[in-house]
Amino acid sequence: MQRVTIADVARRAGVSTATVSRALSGGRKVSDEVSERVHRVARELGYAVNPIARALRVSRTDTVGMVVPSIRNPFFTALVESVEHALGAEGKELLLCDAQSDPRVEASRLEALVTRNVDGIIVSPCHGTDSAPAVQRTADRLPLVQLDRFVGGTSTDWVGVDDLAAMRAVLDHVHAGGARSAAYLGARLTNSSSELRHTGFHRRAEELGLTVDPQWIQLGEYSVDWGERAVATLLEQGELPDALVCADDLIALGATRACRMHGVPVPERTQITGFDNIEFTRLAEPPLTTVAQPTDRIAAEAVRLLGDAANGTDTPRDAAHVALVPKLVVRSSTRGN
Amino acid sequence: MQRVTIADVARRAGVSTATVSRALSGGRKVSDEVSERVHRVARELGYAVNPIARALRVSRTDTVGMVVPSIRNPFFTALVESVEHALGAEGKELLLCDAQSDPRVEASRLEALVTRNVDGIIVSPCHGTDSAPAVQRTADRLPLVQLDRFVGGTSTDWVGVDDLAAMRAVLDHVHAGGARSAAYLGARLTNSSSELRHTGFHRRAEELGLTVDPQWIQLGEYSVDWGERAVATLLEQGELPDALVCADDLIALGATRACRMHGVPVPERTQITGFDNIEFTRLAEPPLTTVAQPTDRIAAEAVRLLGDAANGTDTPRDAAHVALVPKLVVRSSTRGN
DNA sequence: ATGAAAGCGCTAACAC
DNA sequence: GTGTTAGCGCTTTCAT
Repeated sequence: MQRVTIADVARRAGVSTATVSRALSGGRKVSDEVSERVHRVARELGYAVNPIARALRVSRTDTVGMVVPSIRNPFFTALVESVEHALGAEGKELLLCDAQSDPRVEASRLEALVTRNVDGIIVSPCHGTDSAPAVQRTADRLPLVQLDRFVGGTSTDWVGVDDLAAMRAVLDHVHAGGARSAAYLGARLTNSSSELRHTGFHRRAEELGLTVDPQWIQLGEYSVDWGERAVATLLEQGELPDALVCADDLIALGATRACRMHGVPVPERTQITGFDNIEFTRLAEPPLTTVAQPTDRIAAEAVRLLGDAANGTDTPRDAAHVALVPKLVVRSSTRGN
Repeated sequence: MQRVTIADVARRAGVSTATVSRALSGGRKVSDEVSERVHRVARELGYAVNPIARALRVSRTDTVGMVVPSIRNPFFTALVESVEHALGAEGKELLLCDAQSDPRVEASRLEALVTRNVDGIIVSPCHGTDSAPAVQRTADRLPLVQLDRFVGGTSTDWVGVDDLAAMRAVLDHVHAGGARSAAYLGARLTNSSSELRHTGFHRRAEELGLTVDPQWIQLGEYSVDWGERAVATLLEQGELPDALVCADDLIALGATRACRMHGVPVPERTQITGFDNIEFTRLAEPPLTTVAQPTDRIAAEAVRLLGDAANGTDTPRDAAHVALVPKLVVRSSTRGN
């Protein structure tokens, strides 16, 4: 398949290739008449710019790379979808990579993206410390924004939600629903959101005077299985607290299931909350109260930051930390309000 | 950031750029001694090939484009993940596009991928007829394989599961579980899998002598909401049949929920089956019997076909249709076996 | 086995 | 306002 090049158009329109280039993409330095002729000829010939050649020339690919810990996690899927849409609105493409929750895979994917001359990278690092070197090294070479989570010791843009505020809202809600004691079912503190949610839980629980038995702090991983096991452990230890505050929806889904299997009525005996508002929280029995992350806004901000960094002066401006305010979605797994 | 080019390596190694290129990637026409020196220098300088420049030269990008109807649907997410992994194993990258279930968006994304010189395209067309022109036009210009669904009137490679065999397995199973009548909750017949599953249902139901009231055939869309509404409609019409065979898991999840809300015991009063084996079928109450699609195999086959088409002689070989055998996953929403 | 040189398609100086 | 030309970084003849 022979592709139509700019030279073909130039020949047919009786102008130089430079004029064609200017007429089709460049600044306004072409007479209306010529411009119109060029456009017409281009259309007739079915000309389309060759992005590879353009990229080689201007070193810009109109492509953004994204690396997520696991595309399997519905929250990241939602994030990917939002980013894809935000990018599409700007005529940019998305190069998607799955880190398989492994910092080494993540590092190699980041390297591949740099090599490919993407214009910027959006990454949700899988580990708070192990991911740091690769993220920093990448950020030194390209515009990069971290999404949702961020690694320690780096200074890149970040956009996500205010985890502390979210936990405050969650605890206030279950407290209003009558809870006087609470457990926290979370993930090991290997990344920023895990830490912040954990911190936020303790801080607000103390302020509200909730009872928090150290045994009720269960840190594992973001999975349904872990949620189930955590509840089983709690039950073996004795009475359940009035609320099970979970660090994400997967854990909450698991906890809900465990309660149902052990005959613990939710929310009568204990309230359960999740985090992320993934689609299937609606379908749980009972439907889950959770924290909605504004993925579209997060994605839009990230894309905007990437653009700023690319167009900005080369003077490295301060890193932006954009914390959006999450919204509590109240369903029937809690009694508040 | 100055990138190291092949010229830098050549200079430092005291050879020509051609030799560097040959030593690093080309055929074996370099003496061991020189080759070794080049490799060493390249490593020292941190040289990495510029894929843009190479692509311009060889018109191959080592990038595959993928277009899915909706990345929100967990089944397609699983497919994307599988494709991403299969590609990663070959050092290829994935350019992901979401068609937003709109054939026009789909067409524009396909066009964008062609323009970007991807080496091949993997597409699960959103519509059986409306998607056809764009898919065909794309396939005329690039290696293309359709996944899961295929559009009518085209002759491109396709890989998916044997929908008829799947439906046979499903019906045999609920029949073994005592069902003597069955409903089909599906999607409007706008794409191939919808049609085939529908056909497969009717064909086997007849062979088994199952009662199928025309009112029990409910065609809507692949969503939880539709599953709920379909069951509501069935209930308004009268007694439920012994089995509710659903065209995908989302519908089945909705149906299960509706049954729970209306106090219909599953599987005692009616059995329910899904299709795809998305992760959340495990979490339903009761956990759903469904058909597992071998997404990893599907993806591997697709990537292989793409490679064949790219390397193959230019003689257009016959289109390959690879139908993999799906597996029935029995859980507690049915009584068979 | 190695080097010189052409050129993939495009854009940005630089002339006029 | 428009044309000429150099060159982005690489691979690949064609010589040697």
